[in-house]
Amino acid sequence: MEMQRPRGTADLLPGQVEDWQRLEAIVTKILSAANYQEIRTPIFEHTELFERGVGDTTDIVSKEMYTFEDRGQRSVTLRPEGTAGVVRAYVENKLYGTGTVSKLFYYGPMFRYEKPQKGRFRQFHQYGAEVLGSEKPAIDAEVISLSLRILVGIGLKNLTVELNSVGCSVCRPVHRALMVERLTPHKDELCQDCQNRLEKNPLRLFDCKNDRCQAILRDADVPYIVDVLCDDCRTHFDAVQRYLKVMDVPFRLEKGLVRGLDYYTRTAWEITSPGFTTIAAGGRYNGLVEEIGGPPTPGIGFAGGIERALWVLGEQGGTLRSSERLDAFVAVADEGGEGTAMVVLETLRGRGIRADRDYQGRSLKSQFKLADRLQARYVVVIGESELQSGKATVKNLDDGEQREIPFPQLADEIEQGIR
RNA sequence: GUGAGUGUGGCGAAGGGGUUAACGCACCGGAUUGUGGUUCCGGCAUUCGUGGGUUCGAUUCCCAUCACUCACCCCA
Repeated sequence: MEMQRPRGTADLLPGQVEDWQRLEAIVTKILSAANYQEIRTPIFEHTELFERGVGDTTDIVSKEMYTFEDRGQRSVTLRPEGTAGVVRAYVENKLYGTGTVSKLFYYGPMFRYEKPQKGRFRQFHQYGAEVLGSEKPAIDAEVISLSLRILVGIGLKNLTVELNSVGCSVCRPVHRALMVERLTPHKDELCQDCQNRLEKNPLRLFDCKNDRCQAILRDADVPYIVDVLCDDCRTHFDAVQRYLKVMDVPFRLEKGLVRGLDYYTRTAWEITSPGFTTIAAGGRYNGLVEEIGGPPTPGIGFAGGIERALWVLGEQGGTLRSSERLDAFVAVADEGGEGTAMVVLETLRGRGIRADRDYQGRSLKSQFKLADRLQARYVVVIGESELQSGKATVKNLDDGEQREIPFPQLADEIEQGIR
């Protein structure tokens, strides 16, 4: 039987890889300009890190983790997201000891045991940024701005930043209790999913697409959390919005927005484009560092899906690829030209000129066809007669002009021609 | 995890229980002597995801399995 790749994984073929490289270059450039530095953490971590960090009631931890026992009977897990690992590294390496704000970014594969569909894989890739050590609303605004700037930089259109605040350890429990109190009497009327949500994460009720559930929510007069924030959260959130406006970062208040991970506090946002799922998302996580064993340290970050960004880009007709032409194609006219052709190739390549030849024994005519397909600028023909005259036959495929150039000047001429 | 659909050459796609599995694109070769496009000619699936079953006979029917797609859950 033919070998197949594991479900939900993908091969990145030549051509696609170029998009990825360019995307990563854009991310690096934008984040570097804001003084963020790259960090690389392991692709797998102790299972406990995610159970504690991401939260064991979340779907990610409860049913989507790639967890294994290694040969030392330790339970390890392929990381399902990037934040937990970065925060762990921050704590373990005592980066908080620098006394400054840590601004970090990363790329890499993430793993979630899910049923694959469009824009959803078991191994997928994210870029992301994390800022540890500041709870200033201004940093929220900076991070949100950057998360959008990257997508714009990649070339995506019709982007929307959906913004919300999900409160903190002070106001969220109060709101949660209120929801449970008002909705429990109507529990039986809710859809099965919402009944579960009521127990696990009542905030999610706002996400339900079921009209009946939404009606019940209205009738029960259940407030959105953003409308009942404690004073500190209110003040913080107002400031974030104020800065965003000043910075001219467009956003839309989305009171029903909830993020899936337990660690989010206060600011939460998602970036979407009509007709697609979320492309990037982020939020503040003020309790996470402490949860993982570090000193109380506020944090905020976001992650973007590389496959998703590239998918949307492709659907919108964009690409990061530029047509890569071949500078010179060396055509071998006969056996006698073989050796010299190799010498010429070495010379051209040594100068950084992109050059190639045929290795399948094609006829000269076919070699020209191949050169045409590779969009070569020049074809250098080498055979017995060229060796006799000491001049290579060089044809410019763009204008069809053909000349004889002495071998010693060949590389110079081509170098000039491709500029 | 739940529900539904799909699976034919590199790609797109027709077909249908029975001697040689359409077609298009791509690809390869040729159209007299060492040259690209177009056109023309020729070539290119012992085989219809995989395994099993029904049958005289299956790629066409059934079952299983794998993969993909869509919706839900959830999410980047």
